[in-house]
Amino acid sequence: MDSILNLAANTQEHRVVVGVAIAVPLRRVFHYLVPADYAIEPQAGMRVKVPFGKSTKIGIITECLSVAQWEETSKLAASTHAANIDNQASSHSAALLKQPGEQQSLLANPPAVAALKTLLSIIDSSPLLPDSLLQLYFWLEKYYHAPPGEIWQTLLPVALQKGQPAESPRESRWCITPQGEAALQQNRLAKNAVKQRLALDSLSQHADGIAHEQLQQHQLSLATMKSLAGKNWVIRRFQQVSDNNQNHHRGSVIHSHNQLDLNAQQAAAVSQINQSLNQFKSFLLFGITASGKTEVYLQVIEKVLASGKQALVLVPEIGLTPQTLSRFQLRFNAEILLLHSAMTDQQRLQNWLKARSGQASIIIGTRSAVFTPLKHPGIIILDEEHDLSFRQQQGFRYSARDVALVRASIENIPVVLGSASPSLETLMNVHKGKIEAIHLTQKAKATNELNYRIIDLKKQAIQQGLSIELIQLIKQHLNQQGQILLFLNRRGYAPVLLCHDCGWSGSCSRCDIHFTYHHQNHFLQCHHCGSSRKAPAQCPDCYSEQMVPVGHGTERLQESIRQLFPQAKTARIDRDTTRRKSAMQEFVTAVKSGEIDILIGTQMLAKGHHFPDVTLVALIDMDGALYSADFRAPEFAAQLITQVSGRAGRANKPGEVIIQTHLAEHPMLHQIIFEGYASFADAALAERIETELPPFSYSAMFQAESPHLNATQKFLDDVKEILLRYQNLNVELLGPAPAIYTKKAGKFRYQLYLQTTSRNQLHQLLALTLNDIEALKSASKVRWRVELDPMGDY
DNA sequence: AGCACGCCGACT
DNA sequence: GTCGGCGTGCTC
Repeated sequence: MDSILNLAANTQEHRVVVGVAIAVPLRRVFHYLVPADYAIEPQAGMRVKVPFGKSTKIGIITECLSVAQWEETSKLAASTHAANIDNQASSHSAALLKQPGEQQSLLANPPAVAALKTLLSIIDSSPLLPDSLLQLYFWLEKYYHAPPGEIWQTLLPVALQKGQPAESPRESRWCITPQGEAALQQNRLAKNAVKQRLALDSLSQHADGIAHEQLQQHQLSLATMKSLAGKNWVIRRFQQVSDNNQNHHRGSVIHSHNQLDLNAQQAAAVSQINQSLNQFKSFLLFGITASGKTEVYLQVIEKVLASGKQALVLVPEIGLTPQTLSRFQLRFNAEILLLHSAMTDQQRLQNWLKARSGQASIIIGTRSAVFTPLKHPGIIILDEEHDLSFRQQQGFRYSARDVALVRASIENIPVVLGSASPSLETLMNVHKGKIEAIHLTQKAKATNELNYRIIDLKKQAIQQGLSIELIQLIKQHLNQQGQILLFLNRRGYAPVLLCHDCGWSGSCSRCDIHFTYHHQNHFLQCHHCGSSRKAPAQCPDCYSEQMVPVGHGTERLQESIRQLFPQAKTARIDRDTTRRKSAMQEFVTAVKSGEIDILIGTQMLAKGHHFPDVTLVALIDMDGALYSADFRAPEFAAQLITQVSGRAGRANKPGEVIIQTHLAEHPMLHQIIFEGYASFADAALAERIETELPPFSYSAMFQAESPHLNATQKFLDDVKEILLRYQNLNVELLGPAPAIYTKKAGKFRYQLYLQTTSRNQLHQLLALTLNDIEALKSASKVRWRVELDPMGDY
């Protein structure tokens, strides 16, 4: 009590102005006064309810100031707006944090104290997030130049954004009362009360009652329960889900089962990582397929758990999480939980809380799980680090890999990136000494060598998209009872449906790209915006009935294979066939049990799944990847080849990898096949140095879209004009230019690319200009964003 | 992003 | 006469 009185009396020192991040796309926080003598001392990281415009919103406190401090900053901001910004943001994601800090946000127009509104309430009695995550938030704000509200929207579970209390919910169960039991025995129910009788019956069979969430599964409705409760025949009992078992494993022995023997390289990797368990250090576990990376993770994690700490494991896709989960569960008896986007808001909140309280020992999740708070952080593991799904492509765009590196440095824990085909960014950091590479070059399990063969389509007769040579090989492997994987990164039947007589071809009016023809239900679909329509039987222009599908997608490939090998059992795995939740798992089981002879699929298939009986893998069409204008195309192609090759020959059967292309002489193909990914990557890095392309230069991209073409151009022209005011900064501007896909879902898309060799100057330029850019009149007429370290395909 | 204010077309 | 279209402007 005393302390509260003291603070209230000493208002000058008392921090009564809070900066609040609110979910609006504005690059600033809003400031509010704390009511006098408010019971809760405001702290950064607490949620607050505030009046905002004519409504009220929930926001998060990012800074707390005294009135004096506030007046000082507003004076400062007014006089030195847009001047004197010190060295912003750190040099590279792997670099150590610079003073992450509580620096106050720069304001263009700070209101006077008298003009500040007063907050309505402080929701949390303590900060939602540990200090390390607050620091991470400040880093994100500076590095990505994103609006604070948007960052919080990705940092916090939706349930918390909506204001739900940050505590485990009370579990409730419906139980029958003695009166209810008696009523049931004495048959005191009305004749027509069928449902009530049913309910009492079920409840009397469940001594512990039925959980509220499970009423439906027991065919019981809430209305029935309520009317029974009115008669006192049933009661809803609440109990707090126990938090007492927090850290139940701490100090106790972690049981681990099924440990595998390590080969010398794996053992060395484990001990190398184990040596840095109590400090920040980044590792690249560069291991060829089947070299046993996962076993290394498991043994390192075991050590982490044994010291009472938690492990955060990030994987690229939800499809891979059940698989990873079961492998972990077989090994540890500690609490392991999942965190991914397919879960309900309540499930996510529960798991988030369990991670924060330390109750869960291992957290496995997709990219957004990189923000999960941990009570006792021990290690971050990010598997398949090259995978593009670690980049968030909606809303606030970040790279979970880069964030993981920064987070590990803040938490002062090790981070392990794993891959058989690491990104050039990561390899550059290895060369710079920021990341320590650990190589696993031996296979952990005995497997036969792979035979690679490039089939040059130029010199081949092609039958339904397949070369005669490949058809022969498929026949051969089928005869030898080998399974076959065919990759084609194009779903649907054919990429174009064309009128043979007049040349009409269907294209999406909203996106300006061809409709893909889907044969099964005879419809045309735009693979950009998803819109679809019935495929015309007659040409809409000339009424000819000669509508021909041109090109091959997975659907057509499956049809061809069925015609060529009618006796073989085929399965197709792509977005169209795996829409159902359990579909993917069913396919995987079918393939593993040997029910499937030939598996046809898109890139979905390249990730993670182990099919031990596969002996032949073929990439049906590498042309697209090799001809692409994107300078990163060879890197992606090399990663794809490496990943796909990993699917073949993992058991005791010889494996073959076939690549079909018209560009058979492409040097990258030969390098990757005959010298391996590492050698390819060295050459590619040398080339990027020479051409000053990323990762040897740093980039940002302004992207704008609008239904009006000239609005997007006007905005980006204005942006360029503002950027050009700082020509002392060494940042090159390219554009504005149309995006690769100029039109999507009825909106025109343009972009302005910034490139520089000085990351610092790039950050300075953005920090100096974004306020003005945001205030542009033309900005309000388009949707726009700025993306750091963009990766092509916009 | 919301949300209100504002100034012009077809409806009871 | 007004319901409502979405352009414009603002949010501590």
